[in-house]
Amino acid sequence: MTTTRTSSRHAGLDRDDVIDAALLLVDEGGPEALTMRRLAGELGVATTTIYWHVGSRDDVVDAVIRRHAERLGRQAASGDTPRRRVMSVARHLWDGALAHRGITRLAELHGGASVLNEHLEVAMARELTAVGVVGDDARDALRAILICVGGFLVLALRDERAITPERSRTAVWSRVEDPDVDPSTRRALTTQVDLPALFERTVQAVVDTYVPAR
Amino acid sequence: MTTTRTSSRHAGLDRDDVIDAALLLVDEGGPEALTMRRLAGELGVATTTIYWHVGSRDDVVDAVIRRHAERLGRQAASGDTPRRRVMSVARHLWDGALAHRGITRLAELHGGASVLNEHLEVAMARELTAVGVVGDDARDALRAILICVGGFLVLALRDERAITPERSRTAVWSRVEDPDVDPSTRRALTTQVDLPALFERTVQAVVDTYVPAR
DNA sequence: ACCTGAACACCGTTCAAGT
DNA sequence: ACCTGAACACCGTTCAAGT
Repeated sequence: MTTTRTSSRHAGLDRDDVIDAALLLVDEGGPEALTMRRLAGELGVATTTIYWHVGSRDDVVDAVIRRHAERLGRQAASGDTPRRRVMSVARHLWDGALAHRGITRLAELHGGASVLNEHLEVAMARELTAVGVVGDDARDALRAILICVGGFLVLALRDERAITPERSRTAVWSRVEDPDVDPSTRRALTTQVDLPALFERTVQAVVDTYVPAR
Repeated sequence: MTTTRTSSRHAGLDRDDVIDAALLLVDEGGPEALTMRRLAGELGVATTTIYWHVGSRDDVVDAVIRRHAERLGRQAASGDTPRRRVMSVARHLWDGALAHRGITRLAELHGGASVLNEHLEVAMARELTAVGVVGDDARDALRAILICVGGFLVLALRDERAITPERSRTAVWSRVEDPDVDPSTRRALTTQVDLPALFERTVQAVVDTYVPAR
């Protein structure tokens, strides 16, 4: 309340205000909502002011991702076996991403998914170290698990966006006529899959492949 | 050569010409290259003509994906055990996607990845039927495998795009300082992973989880 | 039936200019 | 140091108009 409504030429903005507003826009309207003009409008300022405080749109996106990464905090792994602990980190990744879909999609489009999940990646590396999985083996394990989780996220986030019926997976399968595909399979493929359950079983399989039982 | 250079008001275009040109644009310049104005320019025609022959950009993208899906053709599965045959279909998916990165990325952005790989999905469903994996089990197997392959593709295609150094995975890890993470792990994480090998091992693990050995 | 031109409502970005 | 306005080069899309 120090400099509000002075109506001077100085808006009294700083970099953090801009990033906070950007984060809000993405949280509410997804990546598409984050345009320089809208962001400026939200702040009651000329578009070019954003360039002064933060930089180009790419810089804004980068800052938003980093800010959110901090906000996410570092959640601790839980479980009594290494596999369970690694699995719990994978679940945190999944949950965190779904809780903030807008930013997850933003990071995906921007190529900053790794920055976003830095803390969780470190947490996973820590668990791997604890079981003696280190060096190239740890890298392979980490990448494989993250790639798998990423695949699930892509699907989960895609399925919620309004997609024209003809483009949907189920619609594709309702058109397929192949005598070598069992009818029950074709029918099952037009129904929704239980994604959390599939996640659990599949990621667990990958974890088990790369993390020794004990 | 029938109606060339008549310089009449009729350009003599049809829907297929437009889609072919669009496909070429995407193959050469990626999804970003496919704009209505550039497409029209390539065809020597006014932008609005595209709307007459095909429709909106979304319709063009849809048509491009379908056309490419046909062009892909249906590759046969190979191998003497069910797991090997399913795995070979997964590899075809991977190879096909990398051979036409532009269209793969276009389909990813557009939510049409399933349409793109329709033939290969059917091929996989066929193999599953042959081993007696049908109904919900077949659906789960199919989805899990495709999700995993999709995760690998996202990473593979992301890594090639020019990404600012600070955003890259390796740069993130070079900054991490955690006493509970083995130094050799940290070092390994700043190096490039052997993606094809990781793909092989990881997807195989998922396949083994959902497809009986015999 | 096929195609154009002008126009509208958006983008990101630059740059000289103001206080 | 901080902020604005005008301008540029792009987008997708609509619509009345031409042949």
